[in-house]
Amino acid sequence: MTRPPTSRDLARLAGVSQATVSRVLTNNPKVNPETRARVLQVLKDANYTPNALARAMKTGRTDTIGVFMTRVTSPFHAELLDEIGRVLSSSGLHMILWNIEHDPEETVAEVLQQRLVDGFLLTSATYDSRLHTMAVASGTPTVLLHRGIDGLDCDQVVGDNWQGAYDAGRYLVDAGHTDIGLVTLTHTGNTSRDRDLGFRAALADAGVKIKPSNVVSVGVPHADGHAAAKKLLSRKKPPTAIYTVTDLLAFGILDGARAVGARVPDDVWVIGFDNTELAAWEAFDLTSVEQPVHSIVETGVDLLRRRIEDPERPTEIITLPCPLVIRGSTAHRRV
Amino acid sequence: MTRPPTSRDLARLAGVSQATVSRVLTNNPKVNPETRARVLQVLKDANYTPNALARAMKTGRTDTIGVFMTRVTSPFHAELLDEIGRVLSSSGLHMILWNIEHDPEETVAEVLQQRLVDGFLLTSATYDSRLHTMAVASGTPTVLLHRGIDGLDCDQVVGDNWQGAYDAGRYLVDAGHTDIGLVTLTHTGNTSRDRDLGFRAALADAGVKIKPSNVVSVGVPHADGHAAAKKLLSRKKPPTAIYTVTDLLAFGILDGARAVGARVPDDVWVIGFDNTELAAWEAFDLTSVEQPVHSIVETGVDLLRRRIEDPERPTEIITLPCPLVIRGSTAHRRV
DNA sequence: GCGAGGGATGAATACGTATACACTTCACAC
DNA sequence: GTGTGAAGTGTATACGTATTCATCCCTCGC
Repeated sequence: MTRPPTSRDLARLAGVSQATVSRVLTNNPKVNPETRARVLQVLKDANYTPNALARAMKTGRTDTIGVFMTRVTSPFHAELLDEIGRVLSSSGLHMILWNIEHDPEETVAEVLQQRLVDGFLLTSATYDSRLHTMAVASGTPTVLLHRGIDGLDCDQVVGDNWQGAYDAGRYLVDAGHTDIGLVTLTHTGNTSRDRDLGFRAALADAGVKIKPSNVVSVGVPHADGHAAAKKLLSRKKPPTAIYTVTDLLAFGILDGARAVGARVPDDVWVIGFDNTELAAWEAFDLTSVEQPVHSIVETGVDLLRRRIEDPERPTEIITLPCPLVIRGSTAHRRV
Repeated sequence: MTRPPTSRDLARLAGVSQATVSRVLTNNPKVNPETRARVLQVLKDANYTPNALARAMKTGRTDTIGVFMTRVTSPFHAELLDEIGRVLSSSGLHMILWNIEHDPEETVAEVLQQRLVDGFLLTSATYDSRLHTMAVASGTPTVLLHRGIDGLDCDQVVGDNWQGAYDAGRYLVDAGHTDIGLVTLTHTGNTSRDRDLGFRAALADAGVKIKPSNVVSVGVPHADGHAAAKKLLSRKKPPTAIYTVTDLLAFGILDGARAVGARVPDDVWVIGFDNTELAAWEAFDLTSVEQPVHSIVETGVDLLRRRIEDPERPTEIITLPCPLVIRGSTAHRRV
């Protein structure tokens, strides 16, 4: 195990200066074609790869993007991460992944200053997180994906949660439902808030009231959806439909319905949000509002690259449509 | 947006040399307590963080680990990744994540030489992948997690797949099953091979034969399990139990059973492998052989750190037990 | 009073690359 | 024949840190 060869070693081998080797590496046009060919041959023979650290130190660019996520085990987040990996990779960028649940805030603060990455993708914006303010304040190019923050001067790419939720509500109302359950998240961010408000707006526009007892506020996990469904469905006169703000909660609700013996969709319709891969499994067969993960990530990475290119460009907030995907958990017309 | 302060700037501010600042940063004992205190105060006031690149270039250590994975959307892999993130973070290490499906092999080869990371965690060993040979040959400390490669001189931490599979087979046989289906992966690695062989061994030891028509070889996705179940269960005399080598396939099998109207466990028992979080959801309630994700990752990272410390230490291959977790997909004694 | 020695600090250098600058060579126009 | 410019190349330097080496001061023992 010997130290890998440097550009200087190779320069000696090729009979040129280190500067010329570097020029070849950076595709500098000011180099004689013959020289270039000779150097390239030597590089190839030696199986040489430039030291990324030294290069980054000199150029100030690491070709690496920092990604902050939470709960990778949540199906939607896993899909988001997978897509981020795909898009970054196809852009020739590496990804450093941080989990804001595991990493203490001081670590995060350090990272922001270390110039270890060219930019950040933040996917877990919450009101109470100082991460985003810190990231923007640090001056490092930053894009918010999937979850935005109102009034933050920062590029953002989000689904149109409000409209998607509205469509879901409208769909239930049009099908004749009037006794509707809403399992919502204790609001910590834009996303779940809009998924809540949009739904309520659709019902209000149609003149359908939501009984306060039909609204359950829960946490993120599957088990919380399960508990909420049990609570709603074990009442004497349970709601005929339940809408919730994430697929994960919807899966919990389906499980809870199963537990209390309620049939879906005969006894109760269920609608989720995200349209994760699991939603299409027969075990769930879940009607869900789709989040355009692919477009969100494509657009977001594009935005980030443009901002790295030109830090002074005006911020953009891009909203992408979230269409309702109908499956068996609501597939039948209501009698 | 101004350039972040350097140790030299801070040295000037504190009235000392850059060398002294560096000594404070590295906890070098050869510095006067008073000086140290003064420097620390200045560092704190300036909110200074050392440039990670420069430090890495000098020390040759990046405090970053490269992780290679596939299919993050697969529940088990997501759990593995989550755990890796947790353990690395608590060790003060960063993680660069590569997806070997997205990243072309040449990228991988470059990465191996760039000294961008102190070591590698490989989680997706397959026979045909050159990645592992390359990684080991590159001399960078490397540990294989979850999937091993026979005869590769490299630290490895794997579950005892053979024994886990054996126990699953034994459990079915003991319950009186004699007509048993096996949904297995087209073998591309150690893991699925042992999960297959161990199971067959248990049946053989008990004198139970597996009909060739009861063995289905499939690919990784959920849909493949679904198709396999349909194939097995729509026969005139379907098997009374199906064992498969991953939870993901088991979920597909449960869905397929549902599709053809077979009741679990009344008509058919189902056993998976990995014991992912989803297995405990009521929708599946799946009996599954547990992979000790937490221990695997803890042990693996520990091994990796020790190898980074001392590259000459002898290679270790550590095998951890995989206990069978019994749930509703098999919970009842067979009549 | 003087040398030895330890403790604390600064000056200088190296990590491996990219690039500004200087220099040489050659072709060409006057 | 001299001057001009372009094309290639080499020299030197900088990125920000860690670390070796040299220096200085102070204490202590004689």
